[in-house]
Amino acid sequence: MQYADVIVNIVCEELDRCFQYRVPEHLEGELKVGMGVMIPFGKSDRLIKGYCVALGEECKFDPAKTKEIAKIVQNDSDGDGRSVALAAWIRENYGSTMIQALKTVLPMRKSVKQLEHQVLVRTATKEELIAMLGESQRKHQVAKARLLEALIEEERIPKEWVTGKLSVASATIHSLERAGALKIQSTNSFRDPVKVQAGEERKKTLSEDQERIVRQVLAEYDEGTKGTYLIHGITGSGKTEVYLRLVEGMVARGKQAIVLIPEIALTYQTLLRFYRRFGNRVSVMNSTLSAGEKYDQCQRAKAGEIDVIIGPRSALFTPFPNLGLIIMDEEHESSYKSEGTPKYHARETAEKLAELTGASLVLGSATPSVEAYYRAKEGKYTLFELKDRLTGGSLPQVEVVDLREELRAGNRSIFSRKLQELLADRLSKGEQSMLFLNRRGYAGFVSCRSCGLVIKCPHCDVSLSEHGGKRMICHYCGYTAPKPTLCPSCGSKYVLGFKAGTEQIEEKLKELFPQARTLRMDRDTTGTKDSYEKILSAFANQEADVLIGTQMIVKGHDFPNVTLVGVLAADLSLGVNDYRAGERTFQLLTQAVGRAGRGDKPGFAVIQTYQPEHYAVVQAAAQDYESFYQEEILYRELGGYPPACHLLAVQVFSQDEKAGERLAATLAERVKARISERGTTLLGPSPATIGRINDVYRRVIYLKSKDYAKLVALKDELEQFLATAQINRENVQFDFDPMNFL
DNA sequence: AGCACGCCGACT
DNA sequence: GTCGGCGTGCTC
Repeated sequence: MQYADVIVNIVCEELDRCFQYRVPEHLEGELKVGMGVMIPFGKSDRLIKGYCVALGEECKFDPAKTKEIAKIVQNDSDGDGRSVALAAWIRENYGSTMIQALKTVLPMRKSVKQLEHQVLVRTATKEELIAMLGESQRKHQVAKARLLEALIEEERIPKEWVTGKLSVASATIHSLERAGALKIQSTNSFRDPVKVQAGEERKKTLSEDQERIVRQVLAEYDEGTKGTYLIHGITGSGKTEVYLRLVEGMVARGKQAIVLIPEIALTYQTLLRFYRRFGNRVSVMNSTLSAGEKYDQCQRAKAGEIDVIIGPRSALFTPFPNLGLIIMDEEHESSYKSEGTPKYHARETAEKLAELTGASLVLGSATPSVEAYYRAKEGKYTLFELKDRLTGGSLPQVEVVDLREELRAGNRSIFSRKLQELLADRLSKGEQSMLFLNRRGYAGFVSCRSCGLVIKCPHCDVSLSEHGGKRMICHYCGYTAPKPTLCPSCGSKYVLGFKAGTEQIEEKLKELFPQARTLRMDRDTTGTKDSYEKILSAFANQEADVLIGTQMIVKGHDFPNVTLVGVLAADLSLGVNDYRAGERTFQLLTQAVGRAGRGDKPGFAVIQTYQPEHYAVVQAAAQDYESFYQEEILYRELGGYPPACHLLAVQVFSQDEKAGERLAATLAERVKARISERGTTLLGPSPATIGRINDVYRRVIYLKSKDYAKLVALKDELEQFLATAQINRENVQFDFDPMNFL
């Protein structure tokens, strides 16, 4: 007897799990994982739709109570079939359960939050309600009366409050809805998050290069030879205009387009341009949108009310009926890789989706990821170059300063002499500067200056950071504690927090230039969502002379009056033990340098470093992507790193340190037996870089192979082992080609 | 979410 | 008694 795990297609949190059904004999062999099925559900056995998520011989439920699958749903009228197929692919290639994969792909599941956003709105007049209230009181309908009283008082009541505090059942609400007293309103009024600005976006004439890209992509689409394209275009080379034209072309062909962008806040201007061009046919998938609103966007897409969706990686799963084009802007951004489970990469998933739907895929970046460029070199992607800066302004002049040289010359300041000189010059001219510190992670840790004790989080293997002077906070688990006045180890009173990098720079800058007006932007100063925008717009309005910040300041906004960019310590992102360090540094430096000279005045950039000879620094200074790539790919090939080779990180989580160690060792043992084939190697198990977060111990095993399929096979092997050994899947996660060493 | 079941006050 | 609304809990 065969049994099937079925996930029920109902929008409700409590039903978001598997139900086991018997597979009737005539369907055995025909029913496959991922297929839609009709099943009798609940006491009334009403037929509802579900998806087969797993098949097996074992009955995990009371066999007497299990029901039989009614039939397989063949016709894909609601278009979910494609999403389920994509989920199956994600499950297979990134390692997760089918439920997790379906959850990421099907946006139908409204979360608990949705309930908060459901509001009961009065539809009858007060007089009518009072009449109904009298009627209810006469009939002793207490629940109805309670609700009516509330409704007379208040025009709009959150549904949660009614079902909770007033303890009114949903049946009662519905009966009043039928009686015409109220209506249930979800906050799905399709309100667009960005107001459409008056005035049309003026079409710009395309350069020859831009024109060629648009023509070729559309022509190949019409011929049916849809491919993947990579546009390597320097900042200001007009990639967005190309995207707009491509989308226009697709819309004219009756197709829809998905535009992926890394983070909505950073590309507000891009967003605006799409709004102006496509009006209400475009929609935004914002991270601030509630689950319910996201669901509504999907319904609009399914209904054909919109042609274009813009959003982060999850926008990929918008169920358009006729997808023709996927665009991925800033393709190299690490936010395209999912941090949750499954850890899918939007680029690869977009490729699969394009294949499933027959859409074209266009990637764009000023500093393409090594992976994408590699594929272009292999001929798998068509490469386009946009080398001219159309927005005016020239590329800034770059000078690399050797900090060792500075030290030898007796300059112990964090600002090199060149940078000091240029800062003074800009201040005197009233031009703006940006100082960029690419520090990673832990600034502001608290330590004892007397005995050297560093105060650590009791739940994680990281040090606590000073927060607001009096308290300490753990950035990983959120634990907070008051900052001790005496050292818990030696009793000394010299317990101090190390100043956050940017804060320190601001102080030193004030010492050097007391008259300079500064703005600081890092994790501490951007607590709330709009404080980020506030700081940027204050700087744009020239309310400050110098903006000091971390990664965040190098992306997005154009500041025409900025003529100087200083990178204070380029090495800080190089020293990290991570195969992507070089790539990340090159990208950051290129972006930082690109901030200078966006207006008519020429720009200047100073890169301070202890490793002026490092190729990432040299090539970023020269603004030479191709040369950087050549060196980087050589290093990746030698080291056996992606894209020349593939990596699979198997993470093991456990509350109990010893149990985690044992499980990791067992898994490694399991794999060892199977990696005799040449070209697959195993590293570890070893503790993860941060060995414990929130009292959960983490260990990691690395598997390395030139052949991605071999890693997938090993993952399958491990998944199977976990299933047969009855080990909770939540404790093991797979990460293919991880973005960071874990 | 939807549906049935059991509870409780009112009406024939 | 039984009718009907109300609240609770389960759904393979």
